[in-house]
Amino acid sequence: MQQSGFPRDRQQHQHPTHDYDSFEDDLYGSPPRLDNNLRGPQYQRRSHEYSYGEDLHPLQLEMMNDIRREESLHIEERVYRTMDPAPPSMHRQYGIGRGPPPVRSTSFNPGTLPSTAIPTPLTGRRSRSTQLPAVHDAPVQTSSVQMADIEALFQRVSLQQEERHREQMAQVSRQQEEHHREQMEQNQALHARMDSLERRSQPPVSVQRGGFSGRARNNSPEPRDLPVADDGPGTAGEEVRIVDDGVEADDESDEEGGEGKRKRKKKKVKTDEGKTQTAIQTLSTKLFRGACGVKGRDWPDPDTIRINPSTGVRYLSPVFPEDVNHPRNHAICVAVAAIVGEELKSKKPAGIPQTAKWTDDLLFKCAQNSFRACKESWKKGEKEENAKRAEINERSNRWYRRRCTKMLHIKSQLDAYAEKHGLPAHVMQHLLTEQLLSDEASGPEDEDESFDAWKVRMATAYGLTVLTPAALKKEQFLEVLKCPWRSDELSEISHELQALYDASLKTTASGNPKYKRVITPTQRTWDRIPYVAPWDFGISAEWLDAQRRDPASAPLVHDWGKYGDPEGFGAQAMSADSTTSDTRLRAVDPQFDFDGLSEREE
DNA sequence: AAATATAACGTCAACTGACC
DNA sequence: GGTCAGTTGACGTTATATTT
Repeated sequence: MQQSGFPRDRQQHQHPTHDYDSFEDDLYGSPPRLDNNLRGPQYQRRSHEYSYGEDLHPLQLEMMNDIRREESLHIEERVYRTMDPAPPSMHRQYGIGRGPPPVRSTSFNPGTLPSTAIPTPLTGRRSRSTQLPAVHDAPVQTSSVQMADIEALFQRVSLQQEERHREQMAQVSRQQEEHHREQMEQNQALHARMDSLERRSQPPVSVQRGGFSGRARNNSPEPRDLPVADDGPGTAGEEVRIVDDGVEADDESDEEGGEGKRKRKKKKVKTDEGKTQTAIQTLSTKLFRGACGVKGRDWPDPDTIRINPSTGVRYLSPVFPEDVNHPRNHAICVAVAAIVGEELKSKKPAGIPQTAKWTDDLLFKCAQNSFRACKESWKKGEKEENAKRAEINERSNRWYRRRCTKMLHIKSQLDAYAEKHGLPAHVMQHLLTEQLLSDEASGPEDEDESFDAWKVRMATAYGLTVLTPAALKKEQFLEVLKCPWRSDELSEISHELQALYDASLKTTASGNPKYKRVITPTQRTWDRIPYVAPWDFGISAEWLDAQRRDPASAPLVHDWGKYGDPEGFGAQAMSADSTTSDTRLRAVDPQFDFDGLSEREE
């Protein structure tokens, strides 16, 4: 697969050889990079199409230069040229410098020329006047240059066609996308059903009671720390996974001989080489942003000319609506690769050993990855919808991280809790996971309440009496969200463990915890359904009943309430017979019988 | 011409590490 | 310790190239 760990390694050495001079194509208004949707023969682009060389007509070159001067784009080109320390091999590889003859896909063909050389707008075709540079409107030259003009006209016609096609295809693509999304939503339930059937066709799973597994996707950050049976089969070894232990193993035996599309999820130990590559990637993105003069998501319009005040050099401006192979983006990647190369040569930044080796190809790929990473950040700032999605994603991530940290804290108090309540310590080890902890919000998380108002509310709930802004400035709160699925008993345990941890902190030099945890009187609830089913005693019976009646939730709680209780808790509270219960957490099984659901209502 | 393989992306979410 | 931006792996999609 991707041996080097770089997602794009399979792209091999087939970079389109846009070069710095490809900016001339921008000048011509050429759509230098074609969408995937535009890969018909008429749009086929050859590696040399967007570079021009010595065999262009001198007047064409002259015109290009004139335009370049007029458009001030020479500044940009100068930036790229001055940034180009690429060795000859890089030039060959990436097409920097003079390339093969400039043959466009829409290459000059007298047979297809319009009957007139006068550049009139074509019927039914959108004018590109705002995008086409003046060269297209240049007056008819003498006969010695008419061919160049004709070619320019032809290019213009071709480009109009290309643009029109692109727009049409983009529209079709958008419609298809929407349709696809709708279908996906409609079919989600069906997919779950099919998954269920597929899984059921597998041999019976010999999961020990309490086998810990997740849903189709491994969502646990700590696969190795998951509770495992002391003597259970299939739990030892390097590749401990939580994904449907038994089921997945069977899947693999069936599938790995085939196309092997579902790869076994291994915890990979990074080699030194891998670490170096990661460090170079990090450096690349840092320098990419540096060369662009952008931090965060505030990517400016690519047409805005920005100059680095300290160096006087124009900042690079990627064209994010286009992809990485757009000539300008390509040139930026080449330039950034060169900058990274220089940086690596002049001084080895942290994390990159003196003996580190790299290739121009690697640096280029890193620069491409950096482009994509930056494009992601651009996207987040670009559209409200994207920003919203990103915000939700970030919040989920933040909460997930908090739960992980909380779990880490709680773990240190399990023995103390067991001792305090006379419970078996080994049961405590398998009582909770990150999934079974409540989420904690560090702000209002919705638009109806300001952060300050939220803070006052938290302070009040916490019992603080001085609520002035000055007094609250230093305070930080976490609003503990209610888990509707959790029983009071399990919530109590979780809260007590947290309290034990907080108490333990007060005895150390690190002092009080940063946050004050608040459970408000009108406790906010959060409807995340854990991937892991708690023991029965930890489930809110009313909630579970309600979920089972909800087709959307029913698959997620399919196995909830089926595992009984561990020793010392719930129904087993008075029993000392640990053999009747398992000490491991049970997994949620996404299996769901749609046919049976309606009849089987409980 | 149909089937298959491959390139070149894109998306998602778990995870990492730098910075505050 | 907490947050945020970035990385990474898995997987999906589409068009093109090659094989049958």
